[in-house]
Amino acid sequence: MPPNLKKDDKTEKRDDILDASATLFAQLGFNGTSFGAVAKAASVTKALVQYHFETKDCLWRETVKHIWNKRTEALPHYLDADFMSQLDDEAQGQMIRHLCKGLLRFTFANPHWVKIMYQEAAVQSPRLDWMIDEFFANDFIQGQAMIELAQARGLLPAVDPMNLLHIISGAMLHLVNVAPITKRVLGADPQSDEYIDRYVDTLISMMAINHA
Amino acid sequence: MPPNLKKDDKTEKRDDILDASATLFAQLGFNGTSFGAVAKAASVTKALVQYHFETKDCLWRETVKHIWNKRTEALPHYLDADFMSQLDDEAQGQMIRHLCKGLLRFTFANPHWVKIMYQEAAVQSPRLDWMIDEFFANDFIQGQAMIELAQARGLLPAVDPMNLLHIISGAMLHLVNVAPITKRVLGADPQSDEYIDRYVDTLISMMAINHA
DNA sequence: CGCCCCCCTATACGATCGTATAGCCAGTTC
DNA sequence: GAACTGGCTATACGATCGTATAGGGGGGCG
Repeated sequence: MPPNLKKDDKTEKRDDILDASATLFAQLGFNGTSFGAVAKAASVTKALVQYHFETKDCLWRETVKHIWNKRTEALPHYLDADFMSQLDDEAQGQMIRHLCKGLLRFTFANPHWVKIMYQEAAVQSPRLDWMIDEFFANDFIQGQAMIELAQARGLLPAVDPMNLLHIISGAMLHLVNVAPITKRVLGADPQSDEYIDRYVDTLISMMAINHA
Repeated sequence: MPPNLKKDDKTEKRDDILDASATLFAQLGFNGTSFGAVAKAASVTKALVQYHFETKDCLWRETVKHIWNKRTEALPHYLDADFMSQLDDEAQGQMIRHLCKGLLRFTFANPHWVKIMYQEAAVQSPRLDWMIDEFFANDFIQGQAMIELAQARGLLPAVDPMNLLHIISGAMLHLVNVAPITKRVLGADPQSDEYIDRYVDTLISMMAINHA
């Protein structure tokens, strides 16, 4: 074994396992993912997976944490800095458009958290309870605050903020979730920039915004 | 054994199995559902399940067919007959509202097909291909036709029909899918009539419709 | 040098998975 | 009444599941 790696390799292999399990959990769900499959996908031993994560539930929780960490560190990269810089002139009207497109591109690039959310939300379970306390409760608060901020600036229609949050996020996430179906039925790839642009343009133009 | 049942019992037990497997497949997914669990849920022997459905894939396909049959037979019940009866006066403006609320109530009452759709859409697989050819391709066509019909009557904004279909259905299905989360975070039950009414009212009022 | 700690491996346990086969029994047919 | 059919059961196979345990081997510290 090469001696130039000692402390780095520890977390390195652990992260390899988490990357592999993230993909498997997102695609196949909790029950469809096994220690053996994760080990094979990460090119490590099955026993090593269980060494780092004693239980399957433990592996699942750490995987979800890992996914959410990557989400919070990757999200700002898709929402460029002009989010707050150009809040004076008519470019303000384009802010929501840019925001939606960035969110959509981000979700297409990082769909793991959405897949897992929809899978675990199907039935009430201790895993769902854990995700709610750990992530979703906060997401609701921040999402509603963002909606209300946009409404105060006249960028979104003045309707119930929580309902509007669900409508918009539902419209966005649905496009990502049924993308494989859409691609096969329509022949067009919803993940492409052109499709995203048209989709968001449709969403913006159908909303009644008081252009004050 | 009671002699008054001979031919009825055949399909009766088969349907019991399909009802049970529908719930399990919707909640736990393909990998999370087993012959044994289905048998226990249907109060029959595991061997009987395999007798009626030779393979697990066969059981899954028949279950999805069963779910879709119940969908097509239950859907008109939620969309009352005034769908076409009152298409002249101002009640026309309420048509989309009634339609959305009926669809939402129906989806909350029959969420199995949505859960399965979202689970199988996560990754490309022969099961997803089968569902697309069997159901989704048709759903896309009918959905788009319905949108275009409503647009022609000025009931929906004149934007891209397929995008609008995804936006509206996404907003509706998302409410159903994250209902367990919403219920726990907000304390309100999205399945209740009051919540549905407010949600649809928000959706309608935020859309820019040319009131000709 | 010797000890311990930590990453990692080898191997095995009981349970459950999907699948396969042989057979029981009521009812129909000839 | 003998032969047959179809709904259903009992039982078993190999594979894989999640989990558990004992040990190897190299670096850090005394």
